[in-house]
Amino acid sequence: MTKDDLNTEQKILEAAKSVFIVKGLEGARMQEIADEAGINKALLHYYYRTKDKLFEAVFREAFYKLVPNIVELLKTDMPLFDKIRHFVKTYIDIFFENPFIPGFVLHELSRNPQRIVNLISNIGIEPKVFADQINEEVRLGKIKPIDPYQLIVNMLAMCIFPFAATPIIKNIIFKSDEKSFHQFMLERKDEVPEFIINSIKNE
Amino acid sequence: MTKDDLNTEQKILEAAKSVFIVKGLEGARMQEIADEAGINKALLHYYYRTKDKLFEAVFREAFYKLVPNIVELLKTDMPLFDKIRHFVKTYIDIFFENPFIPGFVLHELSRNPQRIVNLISNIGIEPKVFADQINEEVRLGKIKPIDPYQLIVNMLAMCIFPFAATPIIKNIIFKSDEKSFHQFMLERKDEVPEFIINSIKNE
DNA sequence: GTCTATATTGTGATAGAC
DNA sequence: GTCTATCACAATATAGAC
Repeated sequence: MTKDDLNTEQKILEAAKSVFIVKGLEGARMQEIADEAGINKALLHYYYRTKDKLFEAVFREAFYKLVPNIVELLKTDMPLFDKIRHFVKTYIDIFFENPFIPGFVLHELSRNPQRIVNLISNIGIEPKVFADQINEEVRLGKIKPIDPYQLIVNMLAMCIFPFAATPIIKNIIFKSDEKSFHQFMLERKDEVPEFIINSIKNE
Repeated sequence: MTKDDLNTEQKILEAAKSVFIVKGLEGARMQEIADEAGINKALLHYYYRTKDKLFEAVFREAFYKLVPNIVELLKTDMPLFDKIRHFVKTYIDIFFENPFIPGFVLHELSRNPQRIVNLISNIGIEPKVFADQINEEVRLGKIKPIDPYQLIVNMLAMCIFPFAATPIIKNIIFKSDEKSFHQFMLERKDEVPEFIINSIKNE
């Protein structure tokens, strides 16, 4: 299904995604979105009255990609180590498909933290179930003592950060060599879970 | 030394920092910077001809805070584990002082990756010395086998990410409770180094 | 060096024909 | 629904007096 098969409203949303996610709310231009969608500015306002409304639609989708869905995985009854491996791999795969999402969402959230509250009230993000599982494993002596939220944040950090910091890593470490950078990022799907598990497992 | 003791050029730069770092290049307004500096717009252009020039001055300082200096520490001959502890604590302390720096630099770099090249050509950032030290420790069997660059990126991720993602962490995990969030971030100065060392040390 | 006033351009949004 | 033309205002930048 190519872009021409979409109806106008969908075409606009797709164009808006591609522009907003790279340039941000304030960096994006309605003209550029119109060009990208192959229509004119007036039509943008016909479907989405204002720039802000169009942005909201884009942001919501991006945020859902970054945070929930994947969070569901943390509630299953999979064994802890398997869950960590699965979570990290799935998450990193999402960013391979959408490499600009992390930087986009982080930036727009820090520009307008209130948006988070609005988004989260609809959806129930609840890391407590996963935290409980970690605490239980600690209690049973299966893993080393650790604050579950420290572990969760570390996990998120190692998944998300490299995509938000892509230019700096690519340039400084890999001297702009696209191929070895890509290889490096691929390897993280295995390296990161092992790094985490090594840190918490008891001998 | 209060703000009034600074000369005009310094006052402008301080004002520009405080505005650009929170709002970004495209979100910042020259009027707001002028107000913050206690002068008018015309004077901004007298000292720094354009918004872009003023931004460059701010960005350079912020980037230097995020990346070098601290990198020097990685070249000393301190033992590896001490070095990791020292690096993480110092780095996190910098962000406690400048919590908006991570998000600002990451965003502006991804908006304009070329800037990195310009900045780095002046300064020599060389992670290889630290990578060599890690490789040597692996060879001696003192730590588990690991790609040094994976380790470095993990370390940076765990230091930088929580500051770039502050609103999301604060809201979702700590339900906007400022105090327990702050405590959590403080604890990372000890938790993160131990997390890393636990992962790589050989029994 | 510093100000007020103004020029100039960019950009979101609307009117109105088809 | 879609277009062209245009409005209205915001924002960077400059001119020129003091």
